[in-house]
Amino acid sequence: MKNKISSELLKGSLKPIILKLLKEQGRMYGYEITQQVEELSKGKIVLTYGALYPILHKLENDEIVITEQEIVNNRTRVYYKLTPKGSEKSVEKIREMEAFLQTLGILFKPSPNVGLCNT
Amino acid sequence: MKNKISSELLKGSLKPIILKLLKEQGRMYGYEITQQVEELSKGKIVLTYGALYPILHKLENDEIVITEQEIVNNRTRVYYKLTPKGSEKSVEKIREMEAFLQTLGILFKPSPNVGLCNT
DNA sequence: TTGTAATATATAAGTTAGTTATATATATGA
DNA sequence: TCATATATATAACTAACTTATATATTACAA
Repeated sequence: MKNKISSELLKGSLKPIILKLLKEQGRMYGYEITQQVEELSKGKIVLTYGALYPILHKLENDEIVITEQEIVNNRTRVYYKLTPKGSEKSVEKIREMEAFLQTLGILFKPSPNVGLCNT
Repeated sequence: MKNKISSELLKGSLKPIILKLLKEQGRMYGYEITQQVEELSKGKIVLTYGALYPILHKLENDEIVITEQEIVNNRTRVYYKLTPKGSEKSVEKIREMEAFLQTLGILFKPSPNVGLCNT
């Protein structure tokens, strides 16, 4: 379980992933986000800092998130959390991602006799 | 069922989609590919010609596909099919896409008590 | 004690996969 | 005759990344 997912495929998914995490966890800092993404994806998704911080800055600029700075262990930590507007946007992006996954699922899983069910 | 999937999310998925179709259908021409993608995705994925043809030309240049030209109804049609090398590459790309979908599925579907089963 | 890895953020330069716009040409039906 | 469908092609642009670099503290091992 080590093969990373290629960055071409991941392109466009990073922002939704970040919004989803913020939606679920409420308050996170950048470094924490990269660690969680790596852990949750079992190492298959690695968010580089060169991608992460520009995305976070843009989200702040667009008033999707607000920041709080804290000094922890003498190091600066910037916490991000969704604004009300950002929370709505987040729901939208998550729905869009789910539609994307469902649609690609149809295209890539033509295996018959397999469906979703409650267990 | 009309909302198109955003091009940001789709970025990187178009090539795998094309390879998957060629793998399944054997021989297709460009216009046909766009129609099938639109139909299979219920209108949610629209492959523009500005994206399609450069991808097909690159696949040919990389010897992933070979072409056959035919005149149908006085119009030129360029058929594409996978080379043996392309067929291998295709399997690889399809596996990668499946891993991608599975991983994003984990991140975006934390709903419990729902699993895959045979019907 | 010295150096490496982990923690933490930031940004500039380059790549590339797409979009948008445009071009060409035939067939079909209103 | 005029719009729509069929069919391919490419040039110019955009944006989301990668790669590389920079800075600074903490923790741990040789």
